[in-house]
Amino acid sequence: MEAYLKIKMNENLFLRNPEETDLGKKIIEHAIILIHDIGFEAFTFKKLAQEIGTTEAGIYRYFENKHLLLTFIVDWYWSWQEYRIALHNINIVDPIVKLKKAIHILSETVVDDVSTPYINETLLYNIVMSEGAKAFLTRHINEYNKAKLFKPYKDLCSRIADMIMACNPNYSTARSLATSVLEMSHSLNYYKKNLPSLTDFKELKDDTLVANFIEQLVFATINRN
Amino acid sequence: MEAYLKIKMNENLFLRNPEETDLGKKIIEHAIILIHDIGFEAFTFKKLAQEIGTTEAGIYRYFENKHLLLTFIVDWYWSWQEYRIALHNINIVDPIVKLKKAIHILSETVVDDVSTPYINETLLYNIVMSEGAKAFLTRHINEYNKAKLFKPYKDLCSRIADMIMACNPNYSTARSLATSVLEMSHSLNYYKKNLPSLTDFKELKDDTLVANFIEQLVFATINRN
DNA sequence: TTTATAATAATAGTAATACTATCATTTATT
DNA sequence: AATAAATGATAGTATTACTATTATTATAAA
Repeated sequence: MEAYLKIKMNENLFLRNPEETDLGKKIIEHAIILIHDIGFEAFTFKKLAQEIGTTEAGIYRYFENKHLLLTFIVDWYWSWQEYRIALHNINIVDPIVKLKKAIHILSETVVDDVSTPYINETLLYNIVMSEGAKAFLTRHINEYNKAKLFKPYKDLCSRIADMIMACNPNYSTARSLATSVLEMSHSLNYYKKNLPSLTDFKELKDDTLVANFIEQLVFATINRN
Repeated sequence: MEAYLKIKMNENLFLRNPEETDLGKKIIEHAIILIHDIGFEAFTFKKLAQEIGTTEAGIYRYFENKHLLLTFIVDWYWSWQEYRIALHNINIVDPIVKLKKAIHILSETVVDDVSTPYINETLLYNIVMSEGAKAFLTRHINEYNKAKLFKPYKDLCSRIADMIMACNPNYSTARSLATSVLEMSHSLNYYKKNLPSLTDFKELKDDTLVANFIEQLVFATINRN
């Protein structure tokens, strides 16, 4: 059996849905590779067009600008993480086990998901770690928020908050804690890699260090109340 | 008595020290105002030059590019926060009170510091909240790190980590927790303002909500071990 | 007080970026 | 076979992120 994962994306992200044409899929695939390789600032539609043998104007037919393309792939990433968490929690009853699993999924390096042919999740994970915040830190935040462009992140935050509440219904700031988990899971990995003195983690290859730190922090916090 | 605060800045940040000339001070003063008004992406040296009645080339004599100017003011901000924390902790002995005070200083809205004539701390606080991460999320992170451009942030992180250790010498991941405190203090305030559903804080004006959340999280975490 | 020197102003120029517009051609659909 | 939709090719524009040059003014040393 071969099964493919298709995530429905918000229509406000694009002018033409990239997941419905060959060119569109190529745009997503190579945008991820190129942003990963040269960084979001240096990334331009012209360079991307050259990579995939089309023209700048061709890409502009799909995306209004490069920031919305970044938002598209970041949104995709958060939706995919929510899906993964749901998948891994099937048949698990204990809310503590569920929450721990979610924390580990969010904080540990991902491997490529074969059910998504034109998306390399390992590269995408690295992009979100080092550029993901830029999707939120925009002057257009209100406009984007009205257009529901942050829904995947908010949905994931809600899901984590629900898990927290399931562990302790009396804990009153579950959303803030959920948001903190999401932020820490990437920023601590980014610092571990780039500015390790901001963390306590010397074993670069040990993937569980950040996850264990967050796990311990979360359970200490919610069991206090 | 009139006393002025002067923070010594890393020489790798600039070509000519802006704090030593009138034009330089104007550059800093109006860069903060302009970045606050239009955002870092829309901010250009040309616009800044127009604001202060000089030319683009004039500003390039002080700063190599706008990213280094941002790094300058962000570095200044973190140095200033470290100074404030030190100041407010004078004569306090209890490490718990010290740490709590630091958390509140970091998480609550700042008021303008009159001992720094050409820097508006309130605007600067807002810039660091909404653009500060961009100083760290750069392709040049290794190069910048070697040039010690992240020293103010790292120093502050160390100081908070020391405070955590003073509260509980057995807690093993004080640096990661300190970094998390710094990140949360801004990101939660940013979300509280812009995407409040990612937090639990509805009272926009209540400044202690984020601080109390972090305080509770930190002490629960370090008292667990 | 002249002289050197350092800082600034004025102007010009360039390659790259972030788009928009037009029209011809290919591919898919009815 | 006709029609529409998607793509390719090309051109053009305003702005950005710089660099370079030369003239002018302010400051400080001789």
